[in-house]
Amino acid sequence: MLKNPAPAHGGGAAARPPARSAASTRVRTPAPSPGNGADAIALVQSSSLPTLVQKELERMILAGDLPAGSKLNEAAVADLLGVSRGPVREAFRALEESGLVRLEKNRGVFVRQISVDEADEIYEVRAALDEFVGRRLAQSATPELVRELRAHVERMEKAAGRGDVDAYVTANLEFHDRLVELTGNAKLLVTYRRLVNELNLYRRTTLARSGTLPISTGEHRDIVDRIAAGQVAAAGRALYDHVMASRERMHKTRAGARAAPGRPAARKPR
Amino acid sequence: MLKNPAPAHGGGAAARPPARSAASTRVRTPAPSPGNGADAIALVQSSSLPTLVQKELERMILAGDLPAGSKLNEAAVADLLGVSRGPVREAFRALEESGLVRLEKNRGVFVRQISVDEADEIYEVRAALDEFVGRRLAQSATPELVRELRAHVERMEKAAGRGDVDAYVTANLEFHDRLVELTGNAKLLVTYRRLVNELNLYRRTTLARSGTLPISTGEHRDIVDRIAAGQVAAAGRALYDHVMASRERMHKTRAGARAAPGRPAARKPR
DNA sequence: CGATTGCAGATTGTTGACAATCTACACCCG
DNA sequence: CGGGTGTAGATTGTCAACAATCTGCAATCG
Repeated sequence: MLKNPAPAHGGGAAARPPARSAASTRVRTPAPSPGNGADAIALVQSSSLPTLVQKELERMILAGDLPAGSKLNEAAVADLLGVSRGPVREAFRALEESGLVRLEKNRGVFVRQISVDEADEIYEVRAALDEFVGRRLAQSATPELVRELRAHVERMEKAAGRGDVDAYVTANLEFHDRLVELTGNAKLLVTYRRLVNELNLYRRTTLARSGTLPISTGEHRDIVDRIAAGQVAAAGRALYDHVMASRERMHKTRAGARAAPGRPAARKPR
Repeated sequence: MLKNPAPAHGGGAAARPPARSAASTRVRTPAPSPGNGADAIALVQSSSLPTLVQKELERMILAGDLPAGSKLNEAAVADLLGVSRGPVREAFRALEESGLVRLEKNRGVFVRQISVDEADEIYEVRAALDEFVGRRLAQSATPELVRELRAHVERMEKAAGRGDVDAYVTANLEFHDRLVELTGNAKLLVTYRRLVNELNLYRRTTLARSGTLPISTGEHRDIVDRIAAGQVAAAGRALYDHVMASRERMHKTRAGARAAPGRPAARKPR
């Protein structure tokens, strides 16, 4: 039923030209900077309604506005974003291929729920990629690269020190994302991000807000040290082990939070 | 002006309804097996028009019926498959996300062309994954698994021996795909297949039919030997090196085919 | 009283039509 | 004769309506 900010104030939502300011979560045209002529052209050329809907839904899913397992109603989404159902359906197809939603014929689309087994698999794939990342970076490490990474680690430690869970999680994601980005391999980056997106889906599902926060700044420090020292194999192993250790921490946290709030479960499989 | 390198012969693929056997290239209902009641139900439930169109287009692209760079016309594809444009557009969105086509707003969709640089990147990612595959299989190798792999290698050698390029390429793809499948990690498998699909796209683009065939059965034999012996690190390294060597062979082949028979290249003004 | 069957409402699947944009060709002007 | 411009055709983007399917409730029957 799409139980977020309800678009109950439907009324004239269909008449779109005049009431543009009324609807709240519309697909906002991201053209805040004023005098950018050529830039705006490139943006309009690349942005179609389906693409914008896709981006917006992806943002909502990853932000947790749309909890895993919730149903996405075509008409509701279309109404909410001020478009018709066509572009919404196209966005759904893209999101399914990217692994964020699941389509059931004649039943609807649902935000995907990642099982423990699948999260395990993803962690393994991610570990394999990250090992490569570690080796690659250890080969091409420069002083400024190392300096940037150390700054990242420090930020994480600061956040962990003051118990700021959100800041720590964010910094952690950024640190690892930056590592992959620094390899300069764009394909590796998109592959990695796709996996991490699904992993985030899983994290939100289970340990929605388990108080415990698995800190692993020591491992991060070790990773950067190996990279800085140019120890190729060791850097790769450090990252591999770190990811696999994160997997274990996930298991621990999950086992602890098992008796947590009773979620309405999902639909019954048949 | 972004001139499209599409083949000059009338926009490539889509619009040729008459030559085909009647309108029979429709989305074929894939119900070849007869009296399977429950099976047919599951099939109907999972198959929607967009899904079938997507599968069919994917098949055509990977089979080479739709050469890289060619334009896909919505109406023509819809007509060819006997559906309306809606499902075709949804299939295009999914194919874009899977990396097989490229969407240009108001211009159309094109079968993607992989550049050498991008193929290089993909090879690297694939090598990282395959190293993990090698290690994993070396840990869990059983006699029957080894026997199956040896049969694969033999099939490849047979094909290579009689110069059957197509058979060799197919067997090679199957061998590597089977390796990944045997790890039992479904996520790894889909990640791997996505990369290989794009790689095939590249191969078709450049060495369309370069006579030379890079044979590497020796490496394959070595890989299986390491797995059979349970040499974890060595098996991983063998697969990593094999993929990276394939990358080099690709470069060689490409460089060799460069001065080859007249590619249209850049057309000069008359 | 419980289970089954039929019906009504809602949601998804698909289609055809309309509007916006791009491409190509002919025309006109210097 | 070359370059720029305007228009016609084709193609894509978006939408609203129709058809098929599913879900839930209620009435009926054993």
